Amino acid sequence: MVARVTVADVAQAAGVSITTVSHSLSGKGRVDPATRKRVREVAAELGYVPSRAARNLALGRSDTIGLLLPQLPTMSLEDLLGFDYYGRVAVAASQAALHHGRALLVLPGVQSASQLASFGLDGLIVIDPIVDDPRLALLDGLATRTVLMGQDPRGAFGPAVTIDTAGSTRALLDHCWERGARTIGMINSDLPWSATDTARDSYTAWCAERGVEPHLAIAPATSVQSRPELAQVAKQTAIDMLRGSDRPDAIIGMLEDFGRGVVLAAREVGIDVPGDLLVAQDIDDAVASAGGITALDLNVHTQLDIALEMLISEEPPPVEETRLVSATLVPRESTRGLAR
Amino acid sequence: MVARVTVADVAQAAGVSITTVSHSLSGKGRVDPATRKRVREVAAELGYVPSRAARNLALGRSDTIGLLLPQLPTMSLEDLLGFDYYGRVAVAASQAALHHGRALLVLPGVQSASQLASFGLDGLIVIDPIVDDPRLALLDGLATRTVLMGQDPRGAFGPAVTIDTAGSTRALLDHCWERGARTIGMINSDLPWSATDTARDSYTAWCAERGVEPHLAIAPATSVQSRPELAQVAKQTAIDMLRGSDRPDAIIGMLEDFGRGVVLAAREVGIDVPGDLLVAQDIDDAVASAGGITALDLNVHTQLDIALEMLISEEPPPVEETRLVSATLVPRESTRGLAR
DNA sequence: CCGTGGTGCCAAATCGCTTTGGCATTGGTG
DNA sequence: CACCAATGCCAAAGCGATTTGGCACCACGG
Repeated sequence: MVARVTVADVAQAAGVSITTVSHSLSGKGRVDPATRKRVREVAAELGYVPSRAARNLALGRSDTIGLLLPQLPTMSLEDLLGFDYYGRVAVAASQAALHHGRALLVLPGVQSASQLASFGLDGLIVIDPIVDDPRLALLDGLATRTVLMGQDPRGAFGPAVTIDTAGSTRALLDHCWERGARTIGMINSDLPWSATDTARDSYTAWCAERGVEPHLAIAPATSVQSRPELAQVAKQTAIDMLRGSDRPDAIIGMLEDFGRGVVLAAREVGIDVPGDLLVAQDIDDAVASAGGITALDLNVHTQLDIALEMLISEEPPPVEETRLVSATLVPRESTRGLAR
Repeated sequence: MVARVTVADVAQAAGVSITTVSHSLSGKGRVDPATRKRVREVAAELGYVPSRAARNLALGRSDTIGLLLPQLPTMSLEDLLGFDYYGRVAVAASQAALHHGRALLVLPGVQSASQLASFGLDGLIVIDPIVDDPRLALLDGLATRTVLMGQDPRGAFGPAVTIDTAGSTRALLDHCWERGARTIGMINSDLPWSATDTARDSYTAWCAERGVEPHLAIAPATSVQSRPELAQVAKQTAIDMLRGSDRPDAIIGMLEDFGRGVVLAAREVGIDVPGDLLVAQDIDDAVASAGGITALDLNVHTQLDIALEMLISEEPPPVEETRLVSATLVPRESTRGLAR
């Protein structure tokens, strides 16, 4: 085992005090440039690297960003990470943090503000608050700078970065419309995001504007424990919709794998995609891509880059600052066009 | 901001010394059970949560597990995380760590052993060492307990958990054989894992046993910067193989998305899968799943569960302990069977 | 020649926790 | 009754950094 090299070691080797070492390395105090140079050389030679723990304790910082994933009542954190979207969020957050020289800490379930404070985080990213999210209450007294990623059910509570859900939903609907669909159904989830409601509202508003009848169905995603089941619940819901009278000529799925579920449903019912039915999905991922399903790329990386910038910038972002990121529509086979 | 509650606060409130508070909470020293109970109550009431930084400094532990991703010469860490497999590894590592009450730190590029030591990690998971991996040298003097995940090019260097590559490869080959293939090609990568070589060797050995001619091609994955290109390079390589004389009636791809690349190649060349050609892939993921491609589930979660157990167990695992995890074959449409 | 201001350096306090070693007090034993 | 061991508690010394406040020393101007 390599004995840890401390400031004291460097100080002794360089023949100066601990203070001077610290000042030399940080560039802070008054130190003769020559001394400074020498101390730095000695430190480098000894392979000195400051201890994180000590530094954290002294400074109250940690060069670490925390990621607080949603805590759904119906699903464990571990299960949640099994979802493609959250997995990608975690990865993108790591990348963004690394990019800024910070490490990323995927936080375990958090109970109290003080527990959260105990990590000594530089910044905190809170993902997708749900309605009445207990996590939001924790943040109130927290000194840690925080950015919300996702739509805040309470309105503009604090700095946030989020997808323009209303706009994105419309983009999806417009796309189907352009490809010839006139009766567009929506399969929404029952997850308690406020974005769920926003999507629903934009949908009904859009339908009203176009003067078409909305076909809204809710797939019970809260009953789902793991990802593979998502497509199944969507499929069931879609089958009902497709077998109903006045079946839509396009369906958009508002959750991961819902598009695939619709495609499976169509196959079962004997409806051709995209000949008889256009299918699109709210969240793009590898499955949608491989399945040729049109979807929205939520630009997770962009969102997290912005989040990190807000966390790290000198000036704390104003409380009411919400940065909107627009989703990118990725057209694929599933909305190529109706047969007639 | 909530003022931090410290041991001193609890001590004062409970009318005891700091030592007694610490002992009461940790259950370590000699403390009257009644006192212990009272201190605990007071602590709970005050919402006391020990400071991580202070605790880390005093104990030299951090309740944090580090994840050291491979550092390929041709690709940045961030790009690497864009690969489905490594993304899943990162997520599974988080989950496993959370499961044991630890946090997971995705480490930035690491230069020196002392830098690595500075994190004060409880344990370190080193992923997929490459041949002549500079990271391995760093580990030699490191006090942090380490587990390797992936095949060690140097042999049994230290505790490791890895997929039984030789066995898995054979399982894949046997599966195609059972489904009627007699000339099975392999598209391997040129990534400098030693598992790459192991796969190749098992392949040629298997072919020799069966008395069939090997068809081995190398797709230049080192030239790839990001995931979408993987399928492309595999496709090119597969096209050459399919257009060659004596074309194989099955092809197994030994890297993420290689199976999909082969399917695309077959489509381009006008060969039906699985009627004229069976396709299987070494690593299962959502794309393979959605594309109906038979693949090996590498049981990433199992691997990381084992890795964490090795890191956390009382007894440090013996240096030469290598835990083999076998991959699970997931048969899908792409190997249903040849037409004749 | 003395006061003034700037410069280079350092001793010691601090962050919040763990842990060692020792000091009373108690109860049991010879 | 004196002695010993066990018990309950605490003061203080760490962990390894940062930072405050102050001490010499020097040069300069009055």
